[in-house]
Amino acid sequence: MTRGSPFTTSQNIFTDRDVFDVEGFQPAELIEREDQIDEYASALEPVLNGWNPNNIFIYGKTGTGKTATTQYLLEWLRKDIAEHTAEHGTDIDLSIIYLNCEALTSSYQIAVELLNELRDEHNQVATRGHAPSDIYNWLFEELDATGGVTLVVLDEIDNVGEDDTVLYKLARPEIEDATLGVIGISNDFSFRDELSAKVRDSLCEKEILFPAYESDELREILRQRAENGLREDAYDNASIALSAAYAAQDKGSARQAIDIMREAGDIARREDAETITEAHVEAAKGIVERGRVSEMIGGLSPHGKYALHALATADREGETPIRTKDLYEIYGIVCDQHATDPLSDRALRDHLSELDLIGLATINRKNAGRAGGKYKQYELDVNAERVIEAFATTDSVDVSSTSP
DNA sequence: TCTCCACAGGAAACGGAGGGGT
DNA sequence: ACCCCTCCGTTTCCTGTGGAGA
Repeated sequence: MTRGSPFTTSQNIFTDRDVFDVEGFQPAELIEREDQIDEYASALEPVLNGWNPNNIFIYGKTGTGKTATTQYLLEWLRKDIAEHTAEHGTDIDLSIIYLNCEALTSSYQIAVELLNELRDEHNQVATRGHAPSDIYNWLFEELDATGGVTLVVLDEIDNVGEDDTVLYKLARPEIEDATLGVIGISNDFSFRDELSAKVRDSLCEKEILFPAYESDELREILRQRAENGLREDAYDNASIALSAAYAAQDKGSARQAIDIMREAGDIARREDAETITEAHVEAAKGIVERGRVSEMIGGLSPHGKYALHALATADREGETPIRTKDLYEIYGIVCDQHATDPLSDRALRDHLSELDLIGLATINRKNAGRAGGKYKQYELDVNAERVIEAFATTDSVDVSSTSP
């Protein structure tokens, strides 16, 4: 069937596939987020005069445009300040530090990372071993030395957890020769309520909500991408509408919608089709979903994986919803299969809460009354076959016996 | 109305890993 | 060499609790 090169080079679908790269591609114009942009911009405006900016807190689920909007506005801010300086001779010294806190789970880690961002690479600080007060003192020294206006963007800040000391410190910086603005970005709406009152008052001066996209908004976003990245006759309204509908139905995430569209384009390209059809979108949805599941599984600790495996097994046997006690037994068997000692039931409870938190499982609270007591029931939130499939295809779970 | 169960989940502490400064 | 720090997943211990049935 194949002759010559195995690569398909025909370009009957994409004109620019990079347009569908969610991470790397920033569209020239952000659409469907006008209100948020207005609000955001007015909160940042003082910076243009060299004044102290408002501290801003951004909320919204993944794929609602929080990060894209932030990058878009900061880009404009840089540009405007450069123009201002050229026109009026005013010299506003703006530094922007962008920090993704995804892998940073404590105040201490964030402070160290921030400090290292400010320092040059020959003067970095170790991630452990220092007294926290030292770190904060050095951090403020660096900020003072930098001078001007510094904007600190803390993306996925909800990872800090219980101890929000960094936020408290940043909200009341002990600096004299500089001003500091903090922009916090959070996926978690309840994060604000978990903050200590002191931090909440000073840090959440301006709060902007990014709601999930509606189906028609996703359609516009996809249309914009399609116009820039697809051949004119390679797509129609139906395939765009279906991609948007799937994404809206699930999480209302633009990322997901774009992923589905790109994947559908890839399938069509491989099939040498002229246009992206609804069948392509359908198939793409499955692939994107599968990718999401294995991505989530990849982020779990070994025992988190065993817990999920146990729940998927129970689901396949039709035993869900299943209460913790019964799940603990299955979990014991799974651990046995993996030649690992099971953890305590208390530890399993923590792992199961984690599964609920990231959306792989759902918890139902039950109370059977006088003799029955209170308990929880767990259900799998994703397709059990998808999970078991993912366990089989990823090497993230070591199915073979472990070496000593 | 009160009781009583089976578990939920908080608190503390551990231990072995990472790493300081003097 | 010594004593200091944080980190993470864990165990142990224990108190809290919602509502059906007595």
